Amino acid sequence: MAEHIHADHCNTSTDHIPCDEMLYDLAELYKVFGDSTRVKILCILFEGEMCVQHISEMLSVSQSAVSHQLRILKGARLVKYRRDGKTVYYSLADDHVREIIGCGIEHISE
Amino acid sequence: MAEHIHADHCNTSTDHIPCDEMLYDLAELYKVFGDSTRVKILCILFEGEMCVQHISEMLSVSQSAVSHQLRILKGARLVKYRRDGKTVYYSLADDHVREIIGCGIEHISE
DNA sequence: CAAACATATGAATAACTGTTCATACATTCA
DNA sequence: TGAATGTATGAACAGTTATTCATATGTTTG
Repeated sequence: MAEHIHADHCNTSTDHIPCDEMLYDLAELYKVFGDSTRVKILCILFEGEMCVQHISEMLSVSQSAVSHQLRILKGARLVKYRRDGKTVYYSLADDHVREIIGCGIEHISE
Repeated sequence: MAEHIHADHCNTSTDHIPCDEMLYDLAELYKVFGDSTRVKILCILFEGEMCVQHISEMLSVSQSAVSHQLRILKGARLVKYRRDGKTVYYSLADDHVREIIGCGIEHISE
């Protein structure tokens, strides 16, 4: 999976068919949401920032696995982090995550 | 990938953390968007209904591959179809697809 | 500095996914 | 009915992915 998703190209309007490269990037973005562990991490971060260890405990997923997934979420610019001593706190990068997840929930909730 | 995504459970509000089963379904939904061939098919259907052969030609992807992907899109209730003689026309199931793709484009277009 | 703790990361592995190929199914038309 | 056309599908294969394990990096404290 691509580590970084850039978008300095093509039209951004949804009124036209997006170009190939944008659609590729789009698929890469959705791939990130296409794993339940990552979606769970994102939803946990809805509540606010959280350190790796806590996320790991809340999900009953190993610290290593969480760390690997956080790296992917970082790569997609969906989360940001700050270090405080030994601890690293992660939080949502912006409100897009909520919107995207909200869109999806609307669909499956019909 | 799950063939059918149901959502007759849990809260549908985005104000609360969705339950595990819903997050699993959500990830399954985003997995569908997480492939550029499928995203391209969906974007082609933005313009209106289209038969398998035409989709195949527009994407330079084999008829078989398109058909396989359409099956997945059908399973996720993202597309619908109607048969007219030998030809099967596919179209978007509803406007959620546009919204979801629009959300994603917003994110990568920053 | 050494020990303890929190996190990150590379390698290995098992499971999953998308395409291809061959072929089946469905429909029309001669 | 048989040939032609459009679509669907099962099996196989190559490529990808998420987790685990071992270990490295970074930080604090004694």
